[in-house]
Amino acid sequence: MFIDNLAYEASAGSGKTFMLVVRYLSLLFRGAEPDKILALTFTNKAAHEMQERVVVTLEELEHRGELDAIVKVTGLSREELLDKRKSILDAFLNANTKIMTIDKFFTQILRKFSLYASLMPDFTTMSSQHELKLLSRFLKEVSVAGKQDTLITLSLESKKRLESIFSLLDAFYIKQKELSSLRFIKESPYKYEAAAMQSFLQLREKVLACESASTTVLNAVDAEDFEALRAKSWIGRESLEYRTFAKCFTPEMDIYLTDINAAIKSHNRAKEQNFFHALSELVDIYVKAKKALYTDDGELSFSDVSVLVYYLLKERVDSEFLYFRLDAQIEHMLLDEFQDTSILQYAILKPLIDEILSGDGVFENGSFFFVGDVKQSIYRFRGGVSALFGTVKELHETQLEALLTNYRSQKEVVAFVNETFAQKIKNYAPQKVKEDAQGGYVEVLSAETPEQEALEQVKKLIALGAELDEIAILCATNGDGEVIKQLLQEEMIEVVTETTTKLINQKSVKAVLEYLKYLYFGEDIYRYNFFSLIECELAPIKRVDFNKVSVLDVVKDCISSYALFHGDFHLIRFLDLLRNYSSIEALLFEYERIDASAAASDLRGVRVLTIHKSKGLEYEHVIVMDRLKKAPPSRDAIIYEYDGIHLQNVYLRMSGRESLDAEYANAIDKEKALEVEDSLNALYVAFTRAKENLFIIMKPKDSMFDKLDLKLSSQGALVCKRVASQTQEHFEKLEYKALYYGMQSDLLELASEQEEDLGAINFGLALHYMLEMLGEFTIENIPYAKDIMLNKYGYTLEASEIEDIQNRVSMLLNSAEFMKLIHGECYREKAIKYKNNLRYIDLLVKRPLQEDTLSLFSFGMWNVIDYKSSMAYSEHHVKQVKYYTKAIKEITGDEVAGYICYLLKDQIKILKV
DNA sequence: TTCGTTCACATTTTT
DNA sequence: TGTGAACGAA
Repeated sequence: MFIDNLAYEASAGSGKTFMLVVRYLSLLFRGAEPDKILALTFTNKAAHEMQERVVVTLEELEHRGELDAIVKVTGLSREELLDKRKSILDAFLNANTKIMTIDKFFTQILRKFSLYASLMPDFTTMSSQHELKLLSRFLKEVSVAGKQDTLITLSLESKKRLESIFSLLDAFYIKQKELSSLRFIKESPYKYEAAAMQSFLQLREKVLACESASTTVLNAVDAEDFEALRAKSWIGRESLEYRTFAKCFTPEMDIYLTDINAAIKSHNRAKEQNFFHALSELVDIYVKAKKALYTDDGELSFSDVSVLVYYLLKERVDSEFLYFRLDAQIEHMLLDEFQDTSILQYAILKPLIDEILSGDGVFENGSFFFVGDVKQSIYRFRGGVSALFGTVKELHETQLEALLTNYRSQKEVVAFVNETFAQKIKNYAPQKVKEDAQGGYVEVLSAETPEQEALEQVKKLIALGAELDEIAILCATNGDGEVIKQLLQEEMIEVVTETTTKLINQKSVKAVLEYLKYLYFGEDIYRYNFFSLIECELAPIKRVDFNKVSVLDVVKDCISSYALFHGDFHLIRFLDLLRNYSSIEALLFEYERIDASAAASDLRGVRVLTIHKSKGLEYEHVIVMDRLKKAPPSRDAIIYEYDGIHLQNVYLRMSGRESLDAEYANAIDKEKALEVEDSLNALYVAFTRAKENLFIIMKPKDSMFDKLDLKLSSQGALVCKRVASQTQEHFEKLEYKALYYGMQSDLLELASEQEEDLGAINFGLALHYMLEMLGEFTIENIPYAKDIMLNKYGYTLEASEIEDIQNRVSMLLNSAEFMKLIHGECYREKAIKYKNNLRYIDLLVKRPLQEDTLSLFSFGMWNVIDYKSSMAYSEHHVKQVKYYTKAIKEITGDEVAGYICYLLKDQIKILKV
């Protein structure tokens, strides 16, 4: 049965996306128009995934599990659904669908109404703004408003640097609406200072009068001024009758103490109120500066967009009008990851939800649906308020259902997670295991150096045949990720991290940027960089006039003239991004701020990422690594005290204040409890990423797992499923490409990083080139190949080196062993694309079938041959050739042998790997 | 032995 | 800004 107003409490792996897709398709099958369904997610990735799932599910409907679920929800029969499928798919593909991120949705609204907010509709959004520009603008506005004093006092009073004031301003700016109900009263703190000092001096006199006073107690009452008094550790005690004061204590002293405490408490309060008062005043100026800046540049941050949309809806246009102006009226709303929604975001959506659910007028058939899991709310620091989940459910009288079966993980993983969190997370409902999930492995290890242990586990998994892409190392910080990445790379294990997945770090994108830099700046270095990145011979580049051609056209031209595009999705994304840049200057000076990421699926290697980034992802094998460094203390200057979703009060953090001020102490306790909840949730997220195998690596001391009371143990059996179906697919990916130069340059450059000198690199390049140009492997071809080689490399080589190269080549051709190996069809400098890595093989020989053998098994045979001019780094060479042979083997399914052919000065040495 | 004070030390998560 | 070790005194 279809429920109009429904929410799912969806634990990790419980099929949240499945249910979203079922809901979405059910709406379509029930006759809803695709452009009237708004589906909001938090990440672009999730939005894309959902869009894809909708299409794929429709295409393969008869084989999908979703089908039965849709039958149940809609009450339509399978046959009816399958009949309608085609027309629904067509309608979906042709519609202006609204599956997108919540930020994108707000941006769209703002664009439509930009003129109401004095903005041009072509504004751009950036995750980070020009901090410096904003700062100088802000300072200018401060002085225009004559509020320098306020700023200075704020800075001095709080002993804070301007930049941290800036982040407080931003926080207040985003919470403007919530803060509007609070009043901050200015009050001079000096009278409290005086009162405290007066009582203190009387107290001190008493102590000084005491003959048996210890040095400790004398030190305890030694304070020059109010600040020194405040720093005393006995402040906040209920009584002075304790060790330090014991010898001189009189009940009278406690009266002074009470007075001092009260005065300091009031002083703190006054200081806090003044601070917030000043901050509020400055926020107005901050907003002004921001406005000025984005009216000039048309550049907004994500929070600007939300704030503007909020006020737009509140003050400028009513929601009915908004409905008219959106492309189509929204009748259905689906919200993903609802526990991460911020108050501001909900405040914007609320009128829409009310409208949909009101049931009158045009929205008779409207529906509301959201999914989320408060156990996975880890974005409080970004404004997410998980209490929204329950409150919104109550407020809109939404029916709540729990999804309790875990479809992601194996039995052992689910059991471990249940066991671990049952007593730790409030109202934890144990997950059920899916029927066919009887395996799985969980191991809790302890290690002084978690990163070393993580490395060991990765090696173990690889040895057991785990796919590299299916191993994920989750860590607490990006810094920790960097450490483990280095370690893995030293062991020649490929790694994919956030930085490697950044779009502007992709080789092809980098190359294009160098190309543009050359065109713009004209510095030769950029031209060299460009050709080295695309692995081509240096050539002139024709300059262009950016006043006459668009950046986009220049880039397109570059891609086509240098044939940069071979199924490279990075470049497509890059082209897409380029549309946001109006001029070449805007691009070249700001491209570093592009934080679009490359498609991770195109990259190969062990995934190294933070727990936060892992949210929503899953891997066969997960290693959760303890934080390598000490956890930092919580140090947000402002404490926001919430009651459910209502901001009750704000406090300014001051050390020692909790012993004086009960209200403050209460707020701090709440805050701490929320922090603990956050970190528990983060661990829950981390553990539930694992499908098959989960490893937890703890430090013996100060572990972030301490609060879970884990015991060193292992349960289940460690098995790595081999993914067998891949061979076929890879065969398609075998690509032969005719390239005539520079193929080995990247590998030789690798060697150069290990401090091989430039001469040796050129020597190696020349030798490779000559071998490639040889054509047939006959002595007669030597002079010809030498000439071509000299044309290209002659100027960098000494006469003796030229002779050396020629000598080595003729030795090779005279080597009987080598001639035997190359008997067959030879491919030189062959590019192979394997697991999305482009590699070059010096010589690939297809052996002829032995026709005279009466063998029943006729299989192909290949020889992979790699030339080297020295024995240096031979360990690395072996790995390289092994990789090639493995690739060819997997691609062809034939037997493959790998050889390294060392062309040394005085002999030819052939090594079988 | 135990309690109190001081000093050195280490330092996030991101649409 | 908080925390743990080291030191100091009762």
